Amino acid sequence: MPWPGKKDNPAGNDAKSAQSAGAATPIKAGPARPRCGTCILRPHCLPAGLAPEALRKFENIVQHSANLAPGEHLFRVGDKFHSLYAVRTGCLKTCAVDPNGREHVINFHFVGELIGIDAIFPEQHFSDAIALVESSVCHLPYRAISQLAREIPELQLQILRGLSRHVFSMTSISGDFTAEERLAAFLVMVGARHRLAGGASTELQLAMSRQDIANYLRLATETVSRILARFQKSGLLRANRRQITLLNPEGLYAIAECMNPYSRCGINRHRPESGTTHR
Amino acid sequence: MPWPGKKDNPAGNDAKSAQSAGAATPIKAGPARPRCGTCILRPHCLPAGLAPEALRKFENIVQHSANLAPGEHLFRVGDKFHSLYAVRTGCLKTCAVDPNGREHVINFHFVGELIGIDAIFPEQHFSDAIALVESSVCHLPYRAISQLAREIPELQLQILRGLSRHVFSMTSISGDFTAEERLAAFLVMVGARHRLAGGASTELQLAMSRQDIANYLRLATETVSRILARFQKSGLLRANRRQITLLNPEGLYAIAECMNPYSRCGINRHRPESGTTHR
DNA sequence: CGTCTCCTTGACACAGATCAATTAACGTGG
DNA sequence: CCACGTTAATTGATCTGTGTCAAGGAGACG
Repeated sequence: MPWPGKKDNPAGNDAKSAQSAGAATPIKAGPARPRCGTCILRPHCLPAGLAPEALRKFENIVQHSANLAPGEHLFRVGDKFHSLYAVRTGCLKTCAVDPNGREHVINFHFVGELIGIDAIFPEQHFSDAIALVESSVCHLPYRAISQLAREIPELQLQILRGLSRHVFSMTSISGDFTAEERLAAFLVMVGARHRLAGGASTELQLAMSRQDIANYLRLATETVSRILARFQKSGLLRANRRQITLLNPEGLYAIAECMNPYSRCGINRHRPESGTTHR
Repeated sequence: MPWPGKKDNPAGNDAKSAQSAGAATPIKAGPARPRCGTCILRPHCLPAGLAPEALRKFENIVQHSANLAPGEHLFRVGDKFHSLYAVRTGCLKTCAVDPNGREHVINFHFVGELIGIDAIFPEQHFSDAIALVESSVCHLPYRAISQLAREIPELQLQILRGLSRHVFSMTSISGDFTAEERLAAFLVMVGARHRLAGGASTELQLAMSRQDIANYLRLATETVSRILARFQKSGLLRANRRQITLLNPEGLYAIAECMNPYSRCGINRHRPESGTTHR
């Protein structure tokens, strides 16, 4: 675990990491270089589309992290920024507790997504990044990556695209939508991520608790539960704790459609019949 | 009480001069090259900190826009993306109408801020950018700028910082806060922007309507009005339509503090650092 | 087989939305 | 300069979507 940002728990309050210590074995640390070239995520990650030579240079910079146990921190509020991270396996949340004691989940980070973008500017992390399940990330040392981006135009464009996509996706959930709409959109999004990572898009194994979902969607956990129950009653899905089966993805999508930026200019992929009106 | 950037329009009734000036009149158009070197915004804009030679190259790429009259579009949903914009004078909003007919104000863009970041990834605009008052922007042709960023390391870092700051600032308003907190934070933010652009930070001339503020803060316009009245009653400010006088900025700040990322790690006052209390 | 933690469900409360009416500014044209 | 229409802003009365409080279930795990 050569890279900082996750200096070992000084306070030792990552109790969980100790508990599942068996799982926290560093993944082929040391000399083994990451092989982005053979990573199934590459098409969705920064090195997408890099030429062989460029890819090699990129691989020389990237570092694999040790595995993160559920509940373990990747970085904490106050940590100095020096690296971006790309999720390789698992899922993390970034969150912060405000002075009034409320926890806000700023984002979930799925496989292939970047973590730490908001820390470039202040050069310091203002959120905690916490693994929700056993996870691993790639370290992208900021100095080196931005330096390399100057040599490799395609990499630079990829980075800018990545940051832009991050902004793009944030605009949806930050809008004014009902609880149903936000939760439906959340499930649709998780389904899409599952598919993207090669899984089934109708059988979702959520990585996060109801509490986390609620804090992300600006809801109470009870509301998340209730709306899931409502969705279940109307045959949209079947929910058993964190196991969600989407029975009627199109129906969910119809509810969430108003949050899809693409639906704003006729690019709409899905074309669900305009049957059910909610609200 | 000058609106930032209005310095050369003193006696001024902004709206009227805008109208009479004619929306299509290019500002010092034609051969006159933008002079970032003498722009008072430079410290807060992309070319901040560029060496003279780099600055010259940058100026050769940037294009000034024609002035935008209030209500005029800079771009529209569906437009192809080819340029970022930096606000030179005035204020714009980006917004979109969802399929249910609700308008969402995605962001306000004040002097010195970038517009269009979220369009890099999809290479297309998914929001409308509309001037709220007489405004002008600098065009930053994306191809040319990203190309130049490869030559000028400092520019590249500035761009990344700019995108990061954008993300950073979005995280606050997207959180779960009360209407009072969001409105207070909004006013504090506007005050800071005024100060940044050289104006008084307690005499605010809002560029946006109550409706726009409401759509931005996920509130009803009536709620915005009511909370302003409440603030006024408690002596925090004096509000007359779009003219806001902050009588007790510290009081407002106290309400908004929970939304300030910096208050999360003792950078700001308050915050008795009780070690790492993590749930 | 208790103890936990997470999740669900019900009853009730409230922040903020909605509906409705009034007032204040502004621009237009006479 | 004054009526006039139009739009923005305020204020009041009511309604409702979600939050809050409280009380179970139901797995997980030692």
